[in-house]
Amino acid sequence: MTQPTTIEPIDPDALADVQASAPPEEMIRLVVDVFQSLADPTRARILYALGHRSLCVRDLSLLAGVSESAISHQMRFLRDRRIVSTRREGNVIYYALDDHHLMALIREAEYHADHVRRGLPDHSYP
Amino acid sequence: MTQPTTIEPIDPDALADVQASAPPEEMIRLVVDVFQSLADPTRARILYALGHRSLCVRDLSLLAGVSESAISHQMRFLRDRRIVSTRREGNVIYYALDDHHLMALIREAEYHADHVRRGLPDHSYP
DNA sequence: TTACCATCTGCACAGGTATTCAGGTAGACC
DNA sequence: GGTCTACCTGAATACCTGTGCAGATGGTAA
Repeated sequence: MTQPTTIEPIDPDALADVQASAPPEEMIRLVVDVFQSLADPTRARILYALGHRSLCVRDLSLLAGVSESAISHQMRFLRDRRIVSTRREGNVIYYALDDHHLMALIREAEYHADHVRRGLPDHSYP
Repeated sequence: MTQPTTIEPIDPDALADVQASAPPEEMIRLVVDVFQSLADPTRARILYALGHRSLCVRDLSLLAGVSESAISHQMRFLRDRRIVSTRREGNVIYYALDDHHLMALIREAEYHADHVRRGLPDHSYP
């Protein structure tokens, strides 16, 4: 009968090297959370729009092609992460982008996607 | 009985303005896809590691704390998107990061997450 | 060939997530 | 007060996704 053999690394030096320079779990969590905020088509549409000007729930609903309820749920998601801020005007609540650094991230991704689409090698970035 | 009233925008000018400058659906798809690639802890750990040096499936499995099968599934995901490349060495297949621009995106996200964590206002980015 | 090894793949399952529906809340205006 | 309106919330649902298991694949070495 075979022992409960512990799995041995194939390249122990490489593994130790990488483990030593691995980022803390907390940073992984934070980074993944940032990317998850942008990894949904509806949220992407919302953020593109708010990057241009502030809008209310109704108009975001018409723009994104989903129900006002769906927008409201997404806005809570974005509010909780301080990505957007609110301004009340009568009965209407206008949402504004409160984190323009996220737009910079989106621009980077656009840039990246554009190059991948064209099949250019990585080195051709200016 | 009420007509099937079409929903009217609240700020028609704002809506038209944003609609006119909305990105094409194709770009939304591409950008969301890029962010989805990074929106998973296991993939993030893999990419951080490969950003440092190339590794085989076994060692990635030990590093990320998931089965070799799970790593293999993720590597196919990353291969299909040309994010990683492979190099065979005997029976061992080494994966390497084939898209360093993604690491730049991750650095941006780190930077972002770090500032959000500290609660600094958006304008304080250098 | 045979045995062995690292990796891959198809399937099933669990957990997560975006959406809609129905109803609730809060401010504006009569 | 009452009513309207824009927005929010909770529940139910359908979908997606990451994972492990079991077995297949393909290369290596005797």
